[in-house]
Formats: sequence, structure tokens, C-alpha cells
Amino acid sequence: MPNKNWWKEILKQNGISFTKIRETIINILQNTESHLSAKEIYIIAHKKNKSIGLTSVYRTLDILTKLGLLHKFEFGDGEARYELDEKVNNKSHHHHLVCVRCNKIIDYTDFVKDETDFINKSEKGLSKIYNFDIKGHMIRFYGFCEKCRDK
Amino acid sequence: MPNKNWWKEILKQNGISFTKIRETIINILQNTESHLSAKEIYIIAHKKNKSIGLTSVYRTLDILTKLGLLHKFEFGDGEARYELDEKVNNKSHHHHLVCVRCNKIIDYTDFVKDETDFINKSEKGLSKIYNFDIKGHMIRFYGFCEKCRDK
DNA sequence: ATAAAATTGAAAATGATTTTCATTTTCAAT
DNA sequence: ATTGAAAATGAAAATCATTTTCAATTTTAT
Repeated sequence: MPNKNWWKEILKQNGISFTKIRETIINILQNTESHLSAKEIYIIAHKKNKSIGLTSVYRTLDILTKLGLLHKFEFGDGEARYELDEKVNNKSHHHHLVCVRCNKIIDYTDFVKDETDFINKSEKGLSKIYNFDIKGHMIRFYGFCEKCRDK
Repeated sequence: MPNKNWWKEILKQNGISFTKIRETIINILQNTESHLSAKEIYIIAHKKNKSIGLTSVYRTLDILTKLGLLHKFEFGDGEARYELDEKVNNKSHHHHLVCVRCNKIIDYTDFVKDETDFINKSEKGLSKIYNFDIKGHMIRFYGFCEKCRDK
């Protein structure tokens, strides 16, 4: 993460205007630990600035996603959820543990070494076998969280 | 896979009626190599039997998914896609390679040994660390397929 | 054969996301 | 600082996958 305003520079480089609304949304994404949906982001943004509409939230999320600064996930609860890129947000490489009952999502950073070895080997092999230009991967575990496992 | 009619027995065991419509949908799932969406299944089913409606397709897919016989995936193209369980359909354990440009999905079965080692270790560790009762995992690679990589 | 329970299709409802369009804001060039 | 074209905006309408409702039909246990 260059500095707090890394994104202003990137928007400019891509010919995208800097606006109060986009600043608000990016700040929300930078300051959350959860996996917010567009509507959840809208609710927070709208409290800070009554003039922000849901449409602009969707549009900003799309722009950031297309620039690769943001990642869009579907965890199975019907709405897309977003996370700033690890590099952009200065976070460790992680994946998710998803509770199929309450939809709780845990970010985990364990077993990165094993993961890296496995992913590198698979990626290299699959690229060759299927002539695929691999850009990213996803690993996810599903099950019952602490609170839901006994119910 | 017990035999061709494995599912009749399972439905009965779960108090679910056996109907022509369900038979048609299950046959379609058994005979496809692709990752069909509800609408695609409906189109095929409807050709075979004009009285089948889209609603019943959704309902049957839900039932099979809840019984664990079918798996529901979201690959990012806006509609859920379905695959019969590997055991049920006598297929090898596999994961997916997804083209982010044309949405092509490749099932791959390579590096299973490495995967099993990595997944087992992670699953055991994560279960303990997060007190999670892990039931399944997903591994997926995103990138550009053979046809899209040069465009 | 029969009646209660389960299933069905069509149409309506839902809910997330996208599009439209008239208005407002941004930004580069003055 | 001013300005005007281009980009961004909110509200409302449109879209589209999925779910619900409900009256009619089919299945199943008897």
C-alpha cells in the first residue's frame, strides 16, 4: 500500500474521476473487517452522505473490480460481497471458511506455505495441460461454524 | 453408483415422490458433460415433455441439492449451475478452471494426490483452530482459456 | 379404488443488479 | 477563477434469476 491515497493515483491513471462518493465508498472498504455487500455499503455510505444512491455504490464497486483493486465474491447468501485486494489493503494472503448455516465468513491465513507449494505446482501444470492463462485461484472450505455445529 | 435408479430409492427413503418430471430432470443431469443452469435444464426438459415448467426444474434442483446429490455452483455469469455429486454420478474428484472472458468451464482431475495432502492437512488444522465442522471444499482457478488468451 | 398428501404449472411476487435519462459535478484548458 | 465538454450522479424504470402463491393434478399408502 503506497499511502492512504493510493487509489486517487490509480483512478487518475485510468482516466476515472475522483469524487466524494468514490472516496466515501473506498474508505468504507478500507475500514471494514467484514465482507460487505453492495446494500450494506450503501447503508453505511448513505449515513455519511445522504445524497449517495445505491446505483453509485454498484457503479463504484464495478469500476474497482474491473481495475483489479477489489474482489467480488458469492458466498451463497444471494448477494455479492466485496473485499479490497490484499496488496492494495495491505492484508495477508487469505482464503475463506464459510458457515453453510449462518453464512459467517472467516478469513484464514494458515497453511500458506503448503498452499503456495500446491497452487504453484497445480497452476504450472494446468496452464500447460489446458493451455490456460491462469490469473488467480480460490480455495474455500464449507461447513458449520462454532455456534452452528451443535444445532 | 448403485445402479441407474439409485435416486428412486433415495427419494423414497426421504419421503419424496417419484415423478416423471423428476426422472426427466435427473436423466438430463446424468447425461450431460456440461454445467447446466436451471434455464438450460428447463429448455432440454421442456423439449422432451411440453408440460414441464421452469418452476418444477428449480424445485427439483433444490430437493436434490438439499439431499446432497447435486451441487450448486456460481461461476460468475449470473445464473447458478449444477453438477451431480461425483459419487452419485460415478465421476472422478475434480475442480474447475474458469475462463473469465467466455465463461468456459473445464473440469480437471489433475494433481489429486497433492490436493488431497494439502486439503487434509488444512482441513484438520482449520477445524481445530476455528472450531469449524468442515464438510467440503472448493478449489478453482480463474484465467483465460485457450481461445481467449490471445485476444 | 380412494382419499389424503405431495406435486405441479402459471402467474405473480421478490430481490439483486443494471439501464435510462435528465441533472449535476469534475477537470483540463484557459 | 471560469468555462465547457466529458464523466458521474440519483431516481425511477427495467431486467432477470429465483421464489411464492394457489388452484388443479398426480402420487402414494391404504
